[in-house]
Amino acid sequence: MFNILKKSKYNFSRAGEVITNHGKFQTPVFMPPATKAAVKALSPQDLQEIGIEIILVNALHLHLRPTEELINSFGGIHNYMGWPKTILSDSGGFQGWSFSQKRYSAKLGVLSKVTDKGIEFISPYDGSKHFIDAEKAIEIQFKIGSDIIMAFDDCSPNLDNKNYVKLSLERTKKWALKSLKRFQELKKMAPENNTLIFGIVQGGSFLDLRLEALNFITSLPFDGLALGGETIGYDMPRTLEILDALRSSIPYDKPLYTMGLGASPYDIIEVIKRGVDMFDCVSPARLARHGALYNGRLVIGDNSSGSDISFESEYRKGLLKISNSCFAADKFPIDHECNCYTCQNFSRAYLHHLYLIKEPLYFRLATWHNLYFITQLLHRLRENI
RNA sequence: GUGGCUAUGGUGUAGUGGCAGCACGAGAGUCUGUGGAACUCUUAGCGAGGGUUCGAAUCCCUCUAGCCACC
Repeated sequence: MFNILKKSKYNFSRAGEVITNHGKFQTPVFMPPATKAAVKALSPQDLQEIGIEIILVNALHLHLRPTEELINSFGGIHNYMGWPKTILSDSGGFQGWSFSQKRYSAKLGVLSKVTDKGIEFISPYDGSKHFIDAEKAIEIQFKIGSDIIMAFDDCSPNLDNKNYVKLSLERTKKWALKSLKRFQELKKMAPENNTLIFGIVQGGSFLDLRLEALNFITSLPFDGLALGGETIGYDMPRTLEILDALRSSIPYDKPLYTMGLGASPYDIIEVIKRGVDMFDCVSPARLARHGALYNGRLVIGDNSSGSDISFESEYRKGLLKISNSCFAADKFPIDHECNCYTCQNFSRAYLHHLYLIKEPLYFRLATWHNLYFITQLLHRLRENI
């Protein structure tokens, strides 16, 4: 299921492939979120032309609407949404945190509440109440026919409150055991099924808690390992410290996934150097929709250190803001070196115009570019491992 | 030609003698296991000239421009 094909002499990066129920994908890989069974603005055909090999859906969102039963009645999520390649599903643990930041109404309060037993959710669609525990989260993911299932976890916020993070970690550990148990029961009933399950390491920004979490999760027979929590990706310096601190204890033979990381080429390069194989992030697509388009290039040094791969751009954070008035008559493509459909056919001026009039075509062309840009970046990085 | 009405940021407007506000627009920014959302910051105005007054977008006069009616 996970084959390492090539490894760097200079750092922890490696190129590999993961084999799933729906073919294989090359690592390191960026997985665009299709949370509600759609990558916003793009069709499955678009995604395949871009070179996407794996996407991510969300168990909680799909449970609320259209429900796992409905998806199951279509023969599973692949048939339902017309995507033939690999699908990884998130368990809904993240929404235990993210929904707690959103209020439904003054009377019903916030959309989620975490307890030791599981997570209580209020549907943002109709205010109805739902409860999800580890068993339920795994059942939903199995029912929709996910290729890679994520354990149910309690996503820790990026806070200094160590007591809380410790408590939260205990939940994640307990839920990891329950997730795995339910997964094994369900898999026993479908012997030819090659569905994989990944465990999630929490521990917030605390290195000792992270190490404890890692040791616990790696003691269990998960197929892959994920680092989760608000800190990962959001606080990049701390994310890198965590990866460095865990490095010697991370098993080499399992894919490593940093959840929610991938907003910037700079971030991606740094975590790949530290051995990360998989990541997902809403940012490339959301930034595109909000007018921020990737521009820049990899700079690959030719000395022997191997660590001098970097990214450079004339724009801050490698993001060109297409709304900026300086692009109103700009005849160039978003990025001169990009071979994507958008850059091959459309000018910055036209995209600027489409953005200002909120034309749906803008969302497609912009999202296409950003996902292609990240995917190409990974191709280049893989070649240079 | 005569009479009347009107004139406030780019646009639309509030302000009847006492700190010129609001909305949209424009300019820029935030966004990380989805928020096509939301928010933050910035910008920019009393048609022109004169008078009254401690003080004028506001009252008076002239001019200019627009609209309406009449000849």
